[in-house]
Amino acid sequence: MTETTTAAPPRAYNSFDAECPTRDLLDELSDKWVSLVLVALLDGPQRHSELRRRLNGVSQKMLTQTLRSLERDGTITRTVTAAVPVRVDYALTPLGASLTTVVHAVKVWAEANMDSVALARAEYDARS
Amino acid sequence: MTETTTAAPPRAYNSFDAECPTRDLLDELSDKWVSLVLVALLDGPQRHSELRRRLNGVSQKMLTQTLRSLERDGTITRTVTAAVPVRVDYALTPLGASLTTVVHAVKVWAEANMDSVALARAEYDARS
DNA sequence: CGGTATCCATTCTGATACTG
DNA sequence: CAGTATCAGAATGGATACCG
Repeated sequence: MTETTTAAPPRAYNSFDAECPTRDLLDELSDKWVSLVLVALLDGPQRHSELRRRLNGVSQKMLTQTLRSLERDGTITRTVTAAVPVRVDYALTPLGASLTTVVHAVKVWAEANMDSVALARAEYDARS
Repeated sequence: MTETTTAAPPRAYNSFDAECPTRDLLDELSDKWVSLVLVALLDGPQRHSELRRRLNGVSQKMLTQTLRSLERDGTITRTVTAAVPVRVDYALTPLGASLTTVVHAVKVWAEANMDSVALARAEYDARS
């Protein structure tokens, strides 16, 4: 016996369903800063200021917001070291590392196919 | 001799650079509807109305906008068949198929790890 | 240094109405 | 069916100022 008769049926998650919680999760993960923060952390734990420099152009607000969201989801950890001034380090969790693998692929794809996309855009714009 | 002296240096694309065009491309691809449209098209060419049903909750405006953007980037094709009423089909290009592989992984990750994320969120919220 | 709070311009998005 | 145009409200994101 692997399940009781009263247990709710194991509902399959499916982002195509507007009501499925994975729809919102997919939406949250589909974010430029999420990708860049995670990929940056592949190089090891880093401080807020280091990430800020690395993610050229990100505002403090967006960086903090992104880090909080990822921390809440359990994909990164936030470690505070008492000092003056205080030191805060962010690092990938195993869950976050697995996510990073997939979002990294999107970044790599964009960099690898930028020329093809630029060409396609030029042709499309020339037509219209 | 592997390069000429007058050729522009082969600039490496890097999304961490705010000025790099891949930053904007990554931003465009990091979109819920982009992911869902591409993944839906894995099942073969589909009409606007079919996609609309499939992507539960998407407005016509957002769907058209997403399709146009993907078409311009060369990742999908738009085929119009003369008829009454007119028939329009969308399909993945080889370039789009390669992109779909990577964005599909993000959707799969979300569905596979929804429970872990929900648990992490509950713990985080309980703390604060 | 790391973060929060606030203000405000811009962008986004859904709803609605209309066209070929 | 597929798409465009428009408008109002929501959400986003940057700049700024301030705190521990």
